[in-house]
Amino acid sequence: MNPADLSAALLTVVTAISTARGGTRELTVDDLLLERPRNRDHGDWASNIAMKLAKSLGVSPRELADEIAVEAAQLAGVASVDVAGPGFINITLDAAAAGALAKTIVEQADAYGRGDLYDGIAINLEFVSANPTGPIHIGGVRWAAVGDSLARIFQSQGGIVTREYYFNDHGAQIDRFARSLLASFLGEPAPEDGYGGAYISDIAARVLATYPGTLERIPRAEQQELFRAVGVELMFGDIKAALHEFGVKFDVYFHENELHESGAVEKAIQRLRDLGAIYEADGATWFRSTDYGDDKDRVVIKSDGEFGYISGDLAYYLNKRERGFERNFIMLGADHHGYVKRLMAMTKAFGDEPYVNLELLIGQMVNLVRDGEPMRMSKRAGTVVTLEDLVEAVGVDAGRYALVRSSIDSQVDIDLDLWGRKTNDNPVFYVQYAHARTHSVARNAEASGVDRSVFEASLLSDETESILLGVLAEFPRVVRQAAELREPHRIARYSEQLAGAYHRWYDACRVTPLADDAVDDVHRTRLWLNDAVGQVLRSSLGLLGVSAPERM
RNA sequence: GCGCCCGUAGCUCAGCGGAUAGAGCAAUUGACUACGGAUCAAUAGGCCGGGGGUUCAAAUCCCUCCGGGCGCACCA
Repeated sequence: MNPADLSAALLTVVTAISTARGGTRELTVDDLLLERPRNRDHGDWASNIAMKLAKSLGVSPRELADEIAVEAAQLAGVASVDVAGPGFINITLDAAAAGALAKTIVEQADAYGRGDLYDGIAINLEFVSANPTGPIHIGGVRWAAVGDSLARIFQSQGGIVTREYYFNDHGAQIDRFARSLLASFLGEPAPEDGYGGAYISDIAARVLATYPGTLERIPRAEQQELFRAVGVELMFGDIKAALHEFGVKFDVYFHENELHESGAVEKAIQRLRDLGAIYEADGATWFRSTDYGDDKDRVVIKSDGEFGYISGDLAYYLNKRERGFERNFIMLGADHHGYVKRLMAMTKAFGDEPYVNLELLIGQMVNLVRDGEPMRMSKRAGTVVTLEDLVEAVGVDAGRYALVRSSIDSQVDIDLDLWGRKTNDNPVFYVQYAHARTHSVARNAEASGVDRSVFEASLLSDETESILLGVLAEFPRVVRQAAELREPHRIARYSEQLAGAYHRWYDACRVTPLADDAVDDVHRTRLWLNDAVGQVLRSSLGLLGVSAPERM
């Protein structure tokens, strides 16, 4: 018996009672979502439906709850129903009904926890998208971890997901990068608006190595062009390699240049013009975005004839829509939150629905802390903290877990000293160890002659087993909620909760009999529960892109 | 001035309008001749930034004030 079954059964009970009392509102399973009471004395599942309906039915919550409780107690698998407090209906399942879940999970394996929220829907996730003018800084790394996890979560809800990296190779920043490389090569100081740091001289040296001996003889403009073309390729290769090492694989690397060369940008502007959303002023061409909710209008063609920044975004969005993506996500840092309104205005102007066809996710800043001090970063000074630095300091698993564990709405401090520890006080190990332990327990059990020939759910009657089963039952809903709210950190928190419940169960209940004892059905049945926990921990860590080792 | 995010235990952070607000770390005290002690048990630690409001019910929603971060270009 999982909570979805119970909700459905309860729905028929409550609907009948409501109708009999003259209720007119049509109820759905969403009205009957059950919650896990914090206090074990309040049963396995609790419903607040009586408090919600009482007023409209002209009856007191307690009275209504009592009436529902009587009927609910008759449902299959329900051991008892109590009414408590202002009108909570607390349901306790019998051990067999609750325990059956363990076998279900093992049999469903990877399918347990999947849902159909985004079945068959084409979803584009654009994230990282750091310009190839330097290594990926820590803000981009946050999205590498969170975006990839979100992709996995959407996939588990049936979504057809494309991970996309927008490669901005068309702007002035690339010119600055090229001039910085050239300056390094010529032994000049970095340009005022350029980039510094060891990686610049490194890239410059590598560019030089590709054209040995000839560089000095060509004109400066050609030198700069060479540094631009080769330097960007090298930098981009480094970025791809770092992401790959981090376990993030993009399906599409989209080049902004493509939009300009294909004329897509002109076409996008023309489309706005046809919609009457374009006007000329002060020698520039403007998108009247204020008509669609923006704070101010935006320049699409500057008075010098160059395209404004938003022009590329217009074309890029239309391109994604033409490629068939119904839902498009762009993940940006807190310093880009001002983009939300203008891009939503664009969405609306094109006849799409803001916040549905296009969503912007804004992640707050990440600070890395070392020796108790935040590490100050400056791109100009070259003191960026990069993806490679993070991986080197704490490893891929801890790095990803640390970044995905907190809500993107919160600024986070990541203590490299803490997360770098290969010891117990590192949260990722708590979960990974729990997974490794499920395998260790299974190995020992099998070696002691415990097999899976019997599953008798009613034998899972210990209190720690009841709690553990309750946590396992929540997994599908947690995944669905993580998808709906675009919040992968919920999976991480859940995995810690499950790991804790498992460790406590391990402490209380043996799967392998003691030396002199015989193997019985309790051991066999517990082995199923052990395997079920291993499965769900593996699935959870999988959704986070963190490995689930069988031994540590 | 306007906008977005945050303010919860000593620290880093969870918390879907519900019951006695949680986890990890740090602190104190216990538990290995028993499946891995990378674990578990217990103790201690909170005007949920302040003040109003909505609600049967507010850490959660609304208003306001205070504090912090980040933005408000014909830059990208």
